[in-house]
Amino acid sequence: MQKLTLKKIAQELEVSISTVSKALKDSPEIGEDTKEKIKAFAKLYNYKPNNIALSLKNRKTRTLGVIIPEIVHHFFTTVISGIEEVAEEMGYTVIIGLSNESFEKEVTNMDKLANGSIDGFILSVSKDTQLRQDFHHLKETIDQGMPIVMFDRAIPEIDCDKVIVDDEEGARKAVKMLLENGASKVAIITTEDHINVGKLRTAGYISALEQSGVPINEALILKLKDAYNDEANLDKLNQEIHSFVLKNAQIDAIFAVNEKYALTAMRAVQLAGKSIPDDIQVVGFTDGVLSRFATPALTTVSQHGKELGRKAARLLIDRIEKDNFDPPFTTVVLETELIQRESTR
Amino acid sequence: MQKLTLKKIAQELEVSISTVSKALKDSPEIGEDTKEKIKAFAKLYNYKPNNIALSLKNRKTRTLGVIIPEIVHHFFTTVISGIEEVAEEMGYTVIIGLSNESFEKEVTNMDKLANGSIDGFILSVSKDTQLRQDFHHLKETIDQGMPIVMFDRAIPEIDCDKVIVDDEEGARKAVKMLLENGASKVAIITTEDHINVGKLRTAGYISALEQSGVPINEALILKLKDAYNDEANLDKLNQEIHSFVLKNAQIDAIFAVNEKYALTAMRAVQLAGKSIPDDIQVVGFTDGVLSRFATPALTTVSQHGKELGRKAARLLIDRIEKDNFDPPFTTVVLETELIQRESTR
DNA sequence: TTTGGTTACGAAATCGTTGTAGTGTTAATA
DNA sequence: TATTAACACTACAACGATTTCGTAACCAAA
Repeated sequence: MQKLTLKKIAQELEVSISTVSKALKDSPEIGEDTKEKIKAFAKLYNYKPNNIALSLKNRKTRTLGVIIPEIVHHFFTTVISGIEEVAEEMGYTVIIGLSNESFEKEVTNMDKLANGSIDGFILSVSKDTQLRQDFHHLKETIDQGMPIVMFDRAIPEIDCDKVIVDDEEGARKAVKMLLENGASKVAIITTEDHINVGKLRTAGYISALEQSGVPINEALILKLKDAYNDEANLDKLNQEIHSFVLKNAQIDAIFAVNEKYALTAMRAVQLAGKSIPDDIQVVGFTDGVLSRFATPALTTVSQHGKELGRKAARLLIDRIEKDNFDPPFTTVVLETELIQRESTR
Repeated sequence: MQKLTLKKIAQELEVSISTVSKALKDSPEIGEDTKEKIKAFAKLYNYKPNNIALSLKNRKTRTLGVIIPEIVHHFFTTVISGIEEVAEEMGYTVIIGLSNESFEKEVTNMDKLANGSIDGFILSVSKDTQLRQDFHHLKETIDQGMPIVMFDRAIPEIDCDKVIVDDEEGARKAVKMLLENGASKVAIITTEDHINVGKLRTAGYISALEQSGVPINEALILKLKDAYNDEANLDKLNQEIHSFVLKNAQIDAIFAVNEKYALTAMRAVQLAGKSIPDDIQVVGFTDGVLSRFATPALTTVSQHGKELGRKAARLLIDRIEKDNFDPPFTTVVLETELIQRESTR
């Protein structure tokens, strides 16, 4: 049985297409008995209007395009689940595009979706894009009247709605707690500075130390190359972190800018025969499964990913439905939350 | 600047719409200089054909609908990444629908996408659907000429392409290895039987024991209620597993049907003062981040999620492009791989 | 001059839907 | 009896693209 269309119903019942359309919309123009007949037929054969035709007619797709760097990633999936929740609520569909942290893929993916498939974007730019500082694709889509909401990894130069995490403050809170718990040699394991969130978290670490009058010791700052995040280079990552921990025996606390770094550090510490949290306290960033199931369970800075996704989706849908794509744009800053578990005192 | 259409180009250059269309497709019907002019204009103003219009015309969307029970889930995202890879390669887009393990949401999500938005489904049914044994929505979409590829949680009663994991064999391999390593009291932590994969893994456990001549001891089989998988009931899950471990002091190996159960069991074992793998070996199922970052790193049965996604996408795209929605259907069974890490001897 | 064949383009149908603007019939009003 | 209004429906254009068919203009061969 092929898909039912208005045309087929019209032929079957020997009325015009318009009559069928109006009858199904319960228009007063159509006589009661005709309406009944058409509705019954439609129901019986389970007629559902064709979305594509509607999208073309209305020039609205009720679809949101979400572009993320990676999908096998706890934080991003949490955000998606928030987006999906609101989208579902408001009758929208979600298309996912993956950039795989590549600028090219980000551009082609956006280009593809921008041609009528969606009503707006929710996106977190790839590392590659941050590195190249090439944002022409973002500017162009906005210029073409397509609204964008950026999240987490936002670009200051681009004028659009944004939902970001207060990374700096989150890091500051974490490091201050470490200090208050009696630590004085707090190390940080972070990324290179071109990764925006890494930079911000590093800034939070430094400002926490400064505000507490603790001198900054460059030796306690480990900036890991981005390439080490590949599955293939896991060994290298391990090595770097292990030797960092061994070299700096005075460390009494570690702040890591993600779960992976934190867990690897915990391992290194334990292998070095020190106990967590008694000898060394550890805090991570991002509240994922790793933190919860680590031994000891990792104290971490939660980013409220789901709430972030919800906010982003609401902002975007609001713009779409109000047909308002002009400034002013909002930037929502979500506060982080320090989740105390067993890796701190 | 609004989106450019063929019509606008035609008006601007004072030719007909057909001429523009043909010129851009480099049709020999159009004169060289006219073609040049039109192409230059289109390029300058970055014309891209409207996907929705094309979809309507061709009655093909080049879009795949993926319905999964959950997105914050390592296995499913791995599968998606595989699907996405092939989709990208073949010029397809991916729409994600989440069922949240609910039958209702599965049905409404599928209904929504089935109305012209996609060319076919790749899906893993919700637990709720498995429990209710109500598959009318699957039958109906197939009847309407929409191809479906099921993965992982497949329904035997539904005739369509399937890509599944050899859960039983995977479990058998894991348990046999435990036995070969000298274990004799192997416990299993599994789900209730209405969860298909749980059931299969339990069957594998039992068959491994039988084939090795080890008597089955019902006391060593822990079936956990599905409700315990909720974040909210994490305590209850912990409790159940901990008391199971304590109650059965004779256990010398544990096979858990997922990472969460495995990690929780590891914790319970360690808290009980026993060492892994010396006193008790532990094996999990699903090769996620948890296994890799656990201490000790968890030996696990990998399902090759990415490959599964790739296979599923290829099967679906093949059907779509060959316009062949009829039997025979294929069932691809993916072999699992035992990844030896530190939690076994 | 007539016929035929290129060349270079345009008109119109189509995909499935919606909404506006008719249209034919009947009944009520002036 | 002529006008008008209400009713119940249909025709048509539009959304943006493709594609088949048609045709005007030109040149060459008969």
